[in-house]
Amino acid sequence: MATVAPAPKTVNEAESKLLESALTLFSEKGYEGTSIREIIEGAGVTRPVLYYYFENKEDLFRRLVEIKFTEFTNQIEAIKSSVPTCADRLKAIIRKEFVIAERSPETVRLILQVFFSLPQQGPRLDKTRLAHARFRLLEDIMRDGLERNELSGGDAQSLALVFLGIMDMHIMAKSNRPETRLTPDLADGLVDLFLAGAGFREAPVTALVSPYTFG
Amino acid sequence: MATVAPAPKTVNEAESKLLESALTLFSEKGYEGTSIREIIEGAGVTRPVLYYYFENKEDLFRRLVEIKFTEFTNQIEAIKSSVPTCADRLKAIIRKEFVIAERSPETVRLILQVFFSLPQQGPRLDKTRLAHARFRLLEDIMRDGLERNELSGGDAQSLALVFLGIMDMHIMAKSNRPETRLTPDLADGLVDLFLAGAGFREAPVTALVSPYTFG
DNA sequence: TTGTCCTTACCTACCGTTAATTAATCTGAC
DNA sequence: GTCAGATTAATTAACGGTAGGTAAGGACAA
Repeated sequence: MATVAPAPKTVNEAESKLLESALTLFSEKGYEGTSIREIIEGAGVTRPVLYYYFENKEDLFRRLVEIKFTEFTNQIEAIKSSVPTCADRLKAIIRKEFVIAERSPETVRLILQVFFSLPQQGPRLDKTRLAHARFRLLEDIMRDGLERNELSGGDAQSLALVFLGIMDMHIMAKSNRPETRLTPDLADGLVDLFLAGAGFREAPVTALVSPYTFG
Repeated sequence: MATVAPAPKTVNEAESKLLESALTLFSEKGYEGTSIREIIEGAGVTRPVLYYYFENKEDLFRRLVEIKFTEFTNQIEAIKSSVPTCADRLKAIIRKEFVIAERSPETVRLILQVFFSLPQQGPRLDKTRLAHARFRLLEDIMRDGLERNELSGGDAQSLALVFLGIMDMHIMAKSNRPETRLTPDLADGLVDLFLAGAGFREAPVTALVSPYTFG
């Protein structure tokens, strides 16, 4: 046997397999609905291995959420500094989130699960901190838009909450009905609608077409 | 032959105590996070009593959701026939939902939990059917509004989804931060914003004030 | 006597977690 | 270079606890 270069020996292969398996399961069945036995089975390791790399189930969940959440927000935050106007920023953000939701729905489901979980559901982790981070970003953009007279109609927090509602509702819809397509066109249309409103006008700015058909 | 649900028998005290206790617990800790031991303790009955009135934990959850969901939608559906114009219908609906969310947050949390749960989370129940019923109502109203030239900007489904997003995001916000006040003014403001958009105009139609302060 | 409502006592399966131990790898004194 | 010793990584086998669920039967009204 020719000795090839020493196997990459990806540091902590077991650890990343565990994280991967945990992501799949937690994002489909939730925290309580997933057992440690399923996780280790999916990762192809034995149980004590999990306890070697993680303190316990909660620690595994928390670290997973932390990793995915950071990945997620880093991509979104990069947008603010590279795009100047409010409308374009909103479009860039919602397009980006749609791309992520299409490419790795598990990640998005995991994050939304944390945002929208019941008060006492899941492990103790600072949900507010995470939701806050995302909210603040939108709030800043809205405040900017208001100051530069690109927006009106409410304070920055209200506008941020409305926009998040529109965006998240669509991402949720995809999570429940994977055939839903979150296209860039849809993203732009939603921002246009957010800006122009749905009240009647002769020449509507936008003509959204629903991403899916119910029933 | 469809299995006909038995006529609403006289609900026994033990049965209603169980439903009440289950509502409290399920709406705070979720389905998997709640044990039947906690439920019976909260209801002040013994375990076999639960199994006397309900097939099992799943059955209890399903019947509870069915009851609360029907209560909920009945109140909302009444609005459509009693209010003529689109804008007023939307305002009436969101006001009503806000009132319900203020008065019985547990009910709302339970329902939203079903709508926004993970694909394999919780007991097998037809989430789509429930979500669908609510969605259809909004869709009908939007279609009506489009036909009567009270709305534009997209198809009925898109508008319904956007509106639901705005509304539900606020209800969720209250669920996570009970100090949030879902007032009639906020409700009206959200509809105005939905109709007029957040794009700048000299005299904004609405001037929303956020129902809470983050941090 | 029959059907309703509730009790005591118990079952099995699975949960998260751990002890005890071994295989593999690295370290440094000689 | 060799080899004791520490370190790291994984194993087997079980722990106590709790989960959902049940068998068998008693009290009591119709």
